[in-house]
Amino acid sequence: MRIADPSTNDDLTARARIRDAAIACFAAVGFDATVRQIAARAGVSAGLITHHFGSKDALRSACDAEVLAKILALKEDGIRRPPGAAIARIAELDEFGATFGYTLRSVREGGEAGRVFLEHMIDDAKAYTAEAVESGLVRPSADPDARASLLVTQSIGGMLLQLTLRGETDFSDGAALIRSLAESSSFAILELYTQGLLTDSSYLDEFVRQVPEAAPHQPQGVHND
Amino acid sequence: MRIADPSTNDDLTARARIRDAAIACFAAVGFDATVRQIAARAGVSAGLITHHFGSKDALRSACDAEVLAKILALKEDGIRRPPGAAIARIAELDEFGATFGYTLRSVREGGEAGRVFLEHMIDDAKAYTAEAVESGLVRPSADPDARASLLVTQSIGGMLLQLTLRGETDFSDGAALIRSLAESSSFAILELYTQGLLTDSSYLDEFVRQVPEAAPHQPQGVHND
DNA sequence: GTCTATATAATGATAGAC
DNA sequence: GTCTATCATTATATAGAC
Repeated sequence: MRIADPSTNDDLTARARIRDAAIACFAAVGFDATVRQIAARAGVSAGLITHHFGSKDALRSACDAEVLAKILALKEDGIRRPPGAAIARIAELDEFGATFGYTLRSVREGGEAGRVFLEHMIDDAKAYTAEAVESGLVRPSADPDARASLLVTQSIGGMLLQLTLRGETDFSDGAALIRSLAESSSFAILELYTQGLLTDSSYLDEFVRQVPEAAPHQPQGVHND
Repeated sequence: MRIADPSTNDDLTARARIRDAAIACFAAVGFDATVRQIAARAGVSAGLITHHFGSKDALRSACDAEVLAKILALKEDGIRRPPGAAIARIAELDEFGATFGYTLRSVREGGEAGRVFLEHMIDDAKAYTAEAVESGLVRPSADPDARASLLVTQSIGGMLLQLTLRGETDFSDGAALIRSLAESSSFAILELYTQGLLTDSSYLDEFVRQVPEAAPHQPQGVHND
């Protein structure tokens, strides 16, 4: 049995076809997609999957590795955009197909793979927001790391729950999902991020007074109106 | 087979014990908890569960109904607090035990039950934010309904993903989950909601100019600095 | 490498005794 | 009402033919 090596590009092999079919299946119907479903989609027999991967779990791991490799490749292409753009970029590229949907499922499932994907997104967000603060687009934070973590988890988590609200169950076309969500939620998001929610800083001030250890430095960046 | 009637309070019956054990099990290990696991927790045999509920799906529905009934009871007790307090209230009450964890799981799973729970939370948020705008605590929005939906999905979704980040898999003690999350994220949330994220409204202005139909009214409530 | 056929394990549901 | 024992189904994993 070969080891999963996501850097090889000799695709079109049956092994790669099975792996890609699995990613598509998992994104479309969830991780309880059966080996037979995946086999049907790949145009092979169920037995061949076990032959190549050993077990369904190992197949899943190979999918995780492949998806993570695509994410890392995207990171390294050096393009820089405002916060959130990493996600948008993944979805924009229709060639990514089910990759983004697969990450959504992983993150929603809540296991180890999802945690890894989230941490990569948060790392990206830290870099993006730091740049955006530098360039004056984004307000400084007293705890930039915590804010980046919050922005990513709220954005992705909110995305998932908006999909639930509209009864969306098929995540295989990530680009379509993003476009649909962007159409209906962009205004509220921009409004919230532009004007904030609370009218004054009394809640924040009181919180800092009551739980001073939760505010990493004195929150100098905070001055509202 | 009796119909699930969450209004009856003749608990302590085996049926009610099974149902409560199921809610706890589902919250603790997820909805793929087996009938035998639930039976063990309830201190009965697996066969008795089928005898009382007919099927695992029907048991699940009874749990949904029970949890929803508790949420509705909470709504009707008339207490009014700032946005987000409904959730905090559920978790504060330790007697609610696994109820909040069960709703978290339902919402994360993404099915019909989760959608219903979310919609109730959003309805609450609409009322709360409207009052808070009235009293001057919260800024007005050009699309209050969309904002309420966004706030709830981002808050709950963000909560779920923060739990994933810290490897939390047991949702049976909802109060503990909330307390833990509140300790580590409150500052960033308050900061974001107080000061916003973007320094000026150019993104929002441009968005409204480019996609005017996405902004329900002219966004008068938006004036930042 | 690939397939078909089969073994095995887990789970939900059933039947009948008490 | 409750239990034990059993059935039926489904899914993964194996074995061996081609």
